[in-house]
Amino acid sequence: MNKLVQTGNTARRATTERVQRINDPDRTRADIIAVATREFAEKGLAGARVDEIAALTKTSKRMIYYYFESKEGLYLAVLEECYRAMREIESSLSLDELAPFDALRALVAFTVDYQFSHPDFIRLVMTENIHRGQYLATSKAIQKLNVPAIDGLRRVYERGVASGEFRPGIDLIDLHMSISALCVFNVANRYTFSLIFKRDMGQKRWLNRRSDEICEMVLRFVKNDR
Amino acid sequence: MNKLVQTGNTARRATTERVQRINDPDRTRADIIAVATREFAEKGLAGARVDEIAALTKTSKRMIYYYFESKEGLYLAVLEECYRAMREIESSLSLDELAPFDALRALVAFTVDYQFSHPDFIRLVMTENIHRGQYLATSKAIQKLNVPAIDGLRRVYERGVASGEFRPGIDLIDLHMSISALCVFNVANRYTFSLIFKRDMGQKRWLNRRSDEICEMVLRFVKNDR
DNA sequence: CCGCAAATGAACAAGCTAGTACAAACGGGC
DNA sequence: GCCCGTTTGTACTAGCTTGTTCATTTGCGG
Repeated sequence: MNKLVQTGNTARRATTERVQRINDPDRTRADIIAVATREFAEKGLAGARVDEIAALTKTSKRMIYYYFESKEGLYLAVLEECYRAMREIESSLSLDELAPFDALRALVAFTVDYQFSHPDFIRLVMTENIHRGQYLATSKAIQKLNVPAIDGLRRVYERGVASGEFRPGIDLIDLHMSISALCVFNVANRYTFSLIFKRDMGQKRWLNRRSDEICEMVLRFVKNDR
Repeated sequence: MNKLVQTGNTARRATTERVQRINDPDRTRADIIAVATREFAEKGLAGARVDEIAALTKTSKRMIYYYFESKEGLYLAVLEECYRAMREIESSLSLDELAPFDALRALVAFTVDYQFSHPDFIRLVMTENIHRGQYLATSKAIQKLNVPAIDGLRRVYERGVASGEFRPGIDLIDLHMSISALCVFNVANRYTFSLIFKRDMGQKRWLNRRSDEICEMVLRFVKNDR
């Protein structure tokens, strides 16, 4: 007997109904952040409701304030986690074995795909920009994991220039911005653009064609046309 | 005597202090919408406060509900007006006298500039996308002024293809989307991107360089490289 | 000069929302 | 075994927010 049935952080003894608790602060925090991410991404900072987040959590509103102090505190934690996850994925891409054009194409195609399948992240960034970056500006965690973000791109570009395939003189941050801009738009402006131009930008088939187009644009931009 | 001093919709007789009213519903509506545009652009739909909008208006909260029925009604009116103004400006651009490359460059440079100096419009569109376009979808006014939006671009592109300067086969909506994406990003992601990559994207000098880069990217994309 | 649309202003109602107080107990590392 | 950090749960508060009500007045086209 004494079967332990996991229901999130708590487990019940089937026989006695007495609640057995498992202390796991990391998991509790992660659970809250996961739920809050969805809510903030869905409704923005002002539109999200702490009660709603609490209800969807395995724990209670008490714990939200226990760990994050305020709605804004929770929002910032969500934002930091979102950037951290982005960078982690980005840095896991290995492009060094591919020829410059193939590597750049892979990088762009990956970015398109990744952002499309993680709309929450982009929606959070949109929300933060509506707030003029005021919360991100207070974050210490963000300042650290910033510039290495374009290391992958840098290596590819430098190899391309060295081989003569890419034209030199392109500013890397500019290039990164152009790629980001083209990729982010698919998610960020999906609804208004779909409505006005009657394209379903949520379809995977559409995205694949769009991905090719974006790759083409980036590759033509860097291509050395002596 | 009897000097009329305009203070918005009302005018006072300096001598008697008696208030003389001027009935001008168009102007009242326009005033409310102008204030509401700033507020919604600044704080989003959920973050904006009707009381705040009313206070900044020349009229009262009563009139907001008199004309727009609800906060959402006002928001939709703001959104419609914002799109209408965008299209109006876009269609005022005359590119037909320029050679294809120059015309396209002018179109792109204009778009960069216009969006940069009208951030409210882009911020509203961001907000509407956070709401998954649900308000724009209910609008009848929007459905009408949509596709002609790319007529200017179409004419330029077709001339370029005819003269052999542009490569054929490019989808116009795709091209429009790419231009939009590159331009919108400057405004939409200005704060987070500036923070992470330590560039002040609010500076005019930066924008000019960025504008050149975007033009370059678009021109290289359409250029016929037989 | 009549009647309707436009406007005024302040106070109120009802519901919502972030955050707290209270009261109690458990888990696990040391 | 002790203690601190973790957890549970509810009820509450104080302030905010949308939208309404009431009581009135004015402008203006026909």
